[in-house]
Amino acid sequence: MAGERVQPATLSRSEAALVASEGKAPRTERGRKTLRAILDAAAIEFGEKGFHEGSISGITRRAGVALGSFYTYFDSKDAVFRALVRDMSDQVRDHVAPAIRAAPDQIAAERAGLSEFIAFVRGHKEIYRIIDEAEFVDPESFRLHYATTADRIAARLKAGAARGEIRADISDVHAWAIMGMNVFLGLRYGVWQDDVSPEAVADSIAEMLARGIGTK
Amino acid sequence: MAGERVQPATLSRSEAALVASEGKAPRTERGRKTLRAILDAAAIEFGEKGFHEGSISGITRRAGVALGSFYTYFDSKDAVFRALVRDMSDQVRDHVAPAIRAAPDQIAAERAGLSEFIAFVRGHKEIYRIIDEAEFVDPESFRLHYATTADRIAARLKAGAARGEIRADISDVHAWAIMGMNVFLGLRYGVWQDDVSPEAVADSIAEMLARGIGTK
Amino acid sequence: MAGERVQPATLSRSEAALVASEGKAPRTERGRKTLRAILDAAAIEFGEKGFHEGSISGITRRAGVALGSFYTYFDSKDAVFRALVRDMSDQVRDHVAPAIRAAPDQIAAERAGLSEFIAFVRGHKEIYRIIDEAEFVDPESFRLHYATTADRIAARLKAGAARGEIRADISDVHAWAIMGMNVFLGLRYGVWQDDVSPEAVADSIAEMLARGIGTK
Amino acid sequence: MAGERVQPATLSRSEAALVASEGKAPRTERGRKTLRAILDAAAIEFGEKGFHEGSISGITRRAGVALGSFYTYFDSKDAVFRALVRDMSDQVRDHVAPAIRAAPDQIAAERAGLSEFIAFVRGHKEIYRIIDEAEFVDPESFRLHYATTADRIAARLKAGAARGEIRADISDVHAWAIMGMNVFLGLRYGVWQDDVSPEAVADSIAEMLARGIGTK
DNA sequence: AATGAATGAGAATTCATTCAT
DNA sequence: GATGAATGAATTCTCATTCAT
Repeated sequence: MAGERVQPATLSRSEAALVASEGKAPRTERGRKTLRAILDAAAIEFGEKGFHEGSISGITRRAGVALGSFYTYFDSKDAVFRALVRDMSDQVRDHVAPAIRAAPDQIAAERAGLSEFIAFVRGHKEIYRIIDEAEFVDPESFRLHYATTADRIAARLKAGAARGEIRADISDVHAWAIMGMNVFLGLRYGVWQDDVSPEAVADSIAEMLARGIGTK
Repeated sequence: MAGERVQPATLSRSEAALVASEGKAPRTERGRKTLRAILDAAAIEFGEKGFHEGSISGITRRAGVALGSFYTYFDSKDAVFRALVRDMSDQVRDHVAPAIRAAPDQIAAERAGLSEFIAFVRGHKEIYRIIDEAEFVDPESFRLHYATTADRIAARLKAGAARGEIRADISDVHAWAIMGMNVFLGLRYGVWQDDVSPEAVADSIAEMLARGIGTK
Repeated sequence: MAGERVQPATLSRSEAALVASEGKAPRTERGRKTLRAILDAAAIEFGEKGFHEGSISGITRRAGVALGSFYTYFDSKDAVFRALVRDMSDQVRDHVAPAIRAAPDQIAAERAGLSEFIAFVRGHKEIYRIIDEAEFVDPESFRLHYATTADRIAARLKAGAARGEIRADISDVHAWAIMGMNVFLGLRYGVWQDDVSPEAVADSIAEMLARGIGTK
Repeated sequence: MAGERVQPATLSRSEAALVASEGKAPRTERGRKTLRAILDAAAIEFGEKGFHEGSISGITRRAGVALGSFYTYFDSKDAVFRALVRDMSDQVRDHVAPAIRAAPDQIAAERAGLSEFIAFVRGHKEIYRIIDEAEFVDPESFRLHYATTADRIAARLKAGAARGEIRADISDVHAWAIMGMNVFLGLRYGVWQDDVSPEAVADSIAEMLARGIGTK
């Protein structure tokens, strides 16, 4: 988990925006690289040690830059963390979205979403430490992440209902339930153990959902 | 959330055991009261501020005892936290168990369990901060709590299946899914907002489960 | 070193005096035993851990009495330590004196003194930790111990000179030199290693002294 | 004693090595100065108050730097102390060595060594507090200091014996004896009182040694 | 932009000593 | 006399942040 590259080596548009929102966009190519190095290092540091145990000096050491350079790009420890949470949140969404869109119907979409999610998590185990710790470090990000995710699911279900693939009486409650299932299944079968394949897990759940909220 | 009594005013047997496991059981009545005060104060302090922002001096101030008295009963900040996690975990279980046992069938049991859980959480909002933060402070407790809870659910489902109330093909995956649903529904409808009643939430889910894993 | 009884099980006259000088002589038999237990425990505790690392609670735990009981017999941590230093100092003197007195001449006396000293130290290794630490804890005791010891040696040498066994030009300088030799030889061949017997060490030194300050 | 300069104002090679061994060598000139100031201040603080009574804040106050700066250069209170013991130990050796080397024969060398030692000690009275307290704070340094010193003396005596200036039957025992004499004579005539000149003390001892272990 | 030294507020922890029972 | 809980001053160590070079 620790060693893996968490993000591409250059800043994408949305990442630049994200960083800019914390106030300090790099102007030169050299600066861009330093920022990238710091961001990657922060994901590793916080993923390994958590926010409170992780340190700025740990980040800069990993990034191979001087301590002071950190403050060229971020205003505070909280700021990198916030940027990271948003970044991770976006990554999950971006990674899972295509499979969901490609699914033939809504139940299949949920199966694909869960399966992809678990698979993604296996390659990014730090994601739980980072997003969950936001509950304590930056509750706003935490709420935003889950509220947004639940909304997305609710919207999907609604659309599925409109298409007649999902029972009409589903609601936000179901969206939150599905999100909760996914999160814990990701923790259990993605982060903690991989004794069951993502597909097998997703199949079980999809079957339950098909009967539970599907229209047959 | 902060002001509520989290535990009874005397140490029950299991609480005594719990504390003793951290090493320093009181030998006099006076000591018993002080320990109780510290434990209650710790639940409030950590519930309000979280583990890292909470302080020993905050705990002893709330408990109305001297700073040093804390160390008469606990070896460290981590130690109270561990004791607290275990305590909260036990409380949830103890609170929810009777309703589950009293239910006529397995689906009704899950409904009752969720409903009670949300209701309990509304009166103990600090429970999320404490148990979830264990992921970072004392991962072992965290794992233990969720692994134990999932096992308990799995055992219930298995028993239900044996009685023919639950489909035979359910597995641990379903137990983790149900736990995840419950946790997030508790967060959304217990801690964050109470725009929907626990019963209504539980009804929706129970219906889905009845179709999804029930035998009709 | 730790387990050995450092003093007899009852208080001798001088010990009683010594303790009384710290202010709190026991009145009952029960009290006498408790005091004895505390004194023994203190020698072990300080011998093992040193003054600063040693603790009152460590002493009372070893003595098998309650923490508070310590203050029934001593006014402070310093007070036991002072009592102990004086006690150890007296013990060395009392142990070594007979052999010195019994020696046929002054050089033989020095040999006997050194030999006995090393032997004694082997059975009471804590003596160095306690007496030497007095330099930092209670400098007065430390000075007193060494000044007294040096004086005693000087007096012996003078008497020897008067009897014609020792050169007439010896002085305090020689007394301090002899004491220094003895102390370091005790440390090296008594406490640290016992690869050479006390007698062999004493023989070497006696020979040197015979030529160096003896009259042949 | 407290105010005297204990070490030169810049870091010598060996000092740099010594400090580096504790892990944090300065990289800039400014850093070098700060480290020097801390080291000097520590010698004064510990010399005056001893290790346990001395405090980090006392050191940084004397050094005129912020409390935290201490930790830029040392990992702990123990670490400075260790560095200091090693430093003092080296200083004594370096100070005394030239006089020993310049002496015409081995007995003269011992006289010169003792004389210089006492003189040095008069100007660095803190040396005893620091080296002796190592027995309790960092026994390894303590052992090392004395074992090394004794070895050095033994080697000198052996060389003297090879040249026929010293009797052939001298051994480690004599080396330890001589070291012990020197240490206590330094304490008595260097630190405690200066009623006898270093030369006079050294003359007395040299005469004793000439007869005792010399070949005439 | 980069560097790394300096800063100091903040918190956990220890333990001698007191005292009510 | 004995007990052990309570007290709180004192200290070490951490680390985010600032700033001079």
